[in-house]
Amino acid sequence: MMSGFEDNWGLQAIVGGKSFSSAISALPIPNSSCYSIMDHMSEHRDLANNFPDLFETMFTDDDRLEQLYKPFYPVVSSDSSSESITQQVEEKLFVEEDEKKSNFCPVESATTVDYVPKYKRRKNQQKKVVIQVTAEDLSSDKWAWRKYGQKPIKGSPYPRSYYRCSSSKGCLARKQVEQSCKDPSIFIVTYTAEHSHSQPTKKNALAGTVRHKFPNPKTPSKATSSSSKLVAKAKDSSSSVPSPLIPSVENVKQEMMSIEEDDNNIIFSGVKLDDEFFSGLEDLDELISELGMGCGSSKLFPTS
DNA sequence: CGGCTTTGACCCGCGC
DNA sequence: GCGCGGGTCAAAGCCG
Ligand SMILES: [Zn+2]
Repeated sequence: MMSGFEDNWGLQAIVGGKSFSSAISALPIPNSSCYSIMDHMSEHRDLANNFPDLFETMFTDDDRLEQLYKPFYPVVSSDSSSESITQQVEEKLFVEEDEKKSNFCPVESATTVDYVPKYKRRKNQQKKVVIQVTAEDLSSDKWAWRKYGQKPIKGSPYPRSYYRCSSSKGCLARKQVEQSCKDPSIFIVTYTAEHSHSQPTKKNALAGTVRHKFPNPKTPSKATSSSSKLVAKAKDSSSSVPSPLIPSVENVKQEMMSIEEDDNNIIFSGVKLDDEFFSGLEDLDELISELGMGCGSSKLFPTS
């Protein structure tokens, strides 16, 4: 507790970023005992998925991504003298394959609920991709995320937001957004897992919007316009009062490039067979549902 | 009316 | 064993 800011995010991140850059630039990795090209490919693929506009030039459809390895700076305006914006990418292969719901047996409603362990092992965290971006880049994320939590972080005045992919339930992709305590203009984004589906063709317009209008039933002597609006809205929606919404954070949604990457699947050696299979099923199901050709006989995937 | 945000409670790993 | 800190759940509210 006395070590209030021992975490010193900034320092750590910068150090990590430097090491990362050097490692990338010095490819092949000198001490590539643990890391492999495939791993870095996956990392970059994730990043490319998250920020396609930034990576589309780098990643076309070529498999030999290793040639393109170079320190990349997403937002860094070229004129920025200091490399304040660096990226740190670290991943940890998560070897242990726990049984999630991959072993989907025919769900018998009569049977007991199959208790799936909600809280999985968090010590050996899965693959994580940590990057540092600015607000503009933060809005350039093409995926649709749904916030499911927010907690204050020890040692940082800013809370950390937890997002989850809103495309499908089966997608395990997650995202954490935290504001750098040192530089408030920098956001530390942590991506965990990866999407088990392709980029959503229809971006959710609601995702990403920040609305901070806590209901606050008791108005504490600060008669704000929001409260009046709240009351009006809650009580009588018919009397729609033009609400003076506060231009706090506008989500700049740029048009999607609609880059239909051929999705050269990254096949890990043997692992993730079930997961891949599952994702395939899910994708197929999604496709079917989208096409609206859900044949009655296709009860193959009882995905509710 | 559906989906998203908000927010407190809950859970779990880990250090002491 | 207990407390802390981080990650997640789920009810309630908000918004298009
Ligand atoms: Zn997803």
